[in-house]
Amino acid sequence: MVRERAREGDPAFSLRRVAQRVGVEPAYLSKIERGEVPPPSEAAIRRLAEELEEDPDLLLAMAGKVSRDLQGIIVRRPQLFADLLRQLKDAPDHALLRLVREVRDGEW
Amino acid sequence: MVRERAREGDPAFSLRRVAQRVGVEPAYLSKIERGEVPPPSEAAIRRLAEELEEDPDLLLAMAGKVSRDLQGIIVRRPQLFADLLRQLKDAPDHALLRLVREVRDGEW
DNA sequence: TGTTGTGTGTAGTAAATAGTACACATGGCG
DNA sequence: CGCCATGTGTACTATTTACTACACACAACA
Repeated sequence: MVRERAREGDPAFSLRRVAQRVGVEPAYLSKIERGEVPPPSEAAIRRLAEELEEDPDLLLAMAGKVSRDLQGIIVRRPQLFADLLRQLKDAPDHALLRLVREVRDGEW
Repeated sequence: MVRERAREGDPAFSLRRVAQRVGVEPAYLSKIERGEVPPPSEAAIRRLAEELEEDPDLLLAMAGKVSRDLQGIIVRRPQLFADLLRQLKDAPDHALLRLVREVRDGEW
């Protein structure tokens, strides 16, 4: 999927070695990378992300999925978060980034 | 599930009639209401919500699900929205409400 | 009293999900 | 040349999801 092209050439990151460390069949990982099969489970994606030192949320998003814990946050207060997300849907990145910072720093 | 107890007694909202309008088997709807089966598909929940004039996001949340469109919003910019949501996870309702209003009114 | 409507129990199933198992072709290297 | 590791094609499968189909028991009411 994103078996770091940066790490291309490093035999420790060959498809087979990664597949084994992640705990899936090499043939399956091959198909995942080429999008020949539907994306794997959240658990498998997480193990892959850890192995490749990639952001799990990013890999999950590439698979069209949203982390279970984020879903849990929304599910607890669906209307509030639904409103918020739909309102921010088309906000530019820099505005979102600023909002995240402001919320973190409690300036609001 | 929530076949409005308000509408209890109205024969147009009997389990069978609702089930037919929603397009599922009565027996299935019965089990859904009693939580005897895992929650139905997002599509079925939406049809049910419309029929009962309930908020789809709320019914979906009761089923432990998050609307596909909200997932799409997150998937497009996973890191930003993941950060934002995790930061707001434990914020009190009134703070979230205020934030939603401020974003809506462009005061930020 | 029989028929009509109500909710529910049991059994079964088509399709999707999440993979495994094994064989195969290719390229480098000692 | 023989071997080894690479990635990939084909075939199969267990489990879960999302239901349907039908039968049953009960209550009211005409």
